[in-house]
Amino acid sequence: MPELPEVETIRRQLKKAILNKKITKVEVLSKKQFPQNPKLVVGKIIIAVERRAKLLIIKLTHQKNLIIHLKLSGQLIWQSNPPAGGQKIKLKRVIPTVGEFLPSKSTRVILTIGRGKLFFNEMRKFGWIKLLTNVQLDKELQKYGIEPFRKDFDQKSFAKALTNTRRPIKTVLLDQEKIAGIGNIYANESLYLSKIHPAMPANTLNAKQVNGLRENIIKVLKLGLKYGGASDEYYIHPDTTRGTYQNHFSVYGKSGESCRKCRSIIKRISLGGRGTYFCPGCQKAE
DNA sequence: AAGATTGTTGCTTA
DNA sequence: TTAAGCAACAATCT
Repeated sequence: MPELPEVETIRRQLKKAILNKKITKVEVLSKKQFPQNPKLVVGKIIIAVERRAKLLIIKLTHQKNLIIHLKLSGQLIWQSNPPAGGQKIKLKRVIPTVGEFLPSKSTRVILTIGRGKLFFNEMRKFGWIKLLTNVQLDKELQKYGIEPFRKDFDQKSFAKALTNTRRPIKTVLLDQEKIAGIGNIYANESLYLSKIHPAMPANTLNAKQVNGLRENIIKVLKLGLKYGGASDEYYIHPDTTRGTYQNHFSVYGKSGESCRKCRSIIKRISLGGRGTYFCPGCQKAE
């Protein structure tokens, strides 16, 4: 699933492809994924490509912003030289859930930008693209918590985010209003590195654990970025290549395998209704 | 074939 | 009053 490193990787690639280009056509194949009037975007020029939390923000002229949430299975695929006319685009390689041609059965929106086309695919129809004014965008972004790569993600602010809640630390890490951009993969991996049991109530972590976890969150997110994100399931880059962080997981999706540090068997439990992976040997509940 | 899975929202419960 | 728990969403896999 696209989390901070995955969305950031897409942002960097996409920026190179579409910055300063004009949107000339918007094709909405699934209204739920693009509820607003697509005509409001046509003719606008892309002046910035930004990210906040797991949101991709495409800033346009006339104070308009396209906000994209990829949710569980969203993909953004860029084709710089699509064939003229309406025929399907044949891809160089077969991509899982996409197949060999674009648009595919999971394509929900197609943006024509300059000479290229940007395909928004989302198999499950949870993801969306919204059009917001600058004022609406500011308001929307306010509800998100600390951005892990910013300087203000320090020990003090992180400790504050963890007080006053007895929820499991793993659940709090996934709470976008507390910390922005962490999903299931990076929550599990950062807790493993920190030797903290995922079910520990957040307000029972001591200062050393809080700071260790903070440092390891930054560490795993940077590692994810280094490998171009985790193409564990549906995530791919705009150029259709895959990230490789999935080859470096310590616990995520590894129940039944042995821990690389202590040889204990990785366990899977459910917290907040979500799959949670940890090493019972390394991650003790105190 | 019913149930689990997944991130987020919005409703219900405590 | 507010935190916490959970159904719902869509599609796929088991």
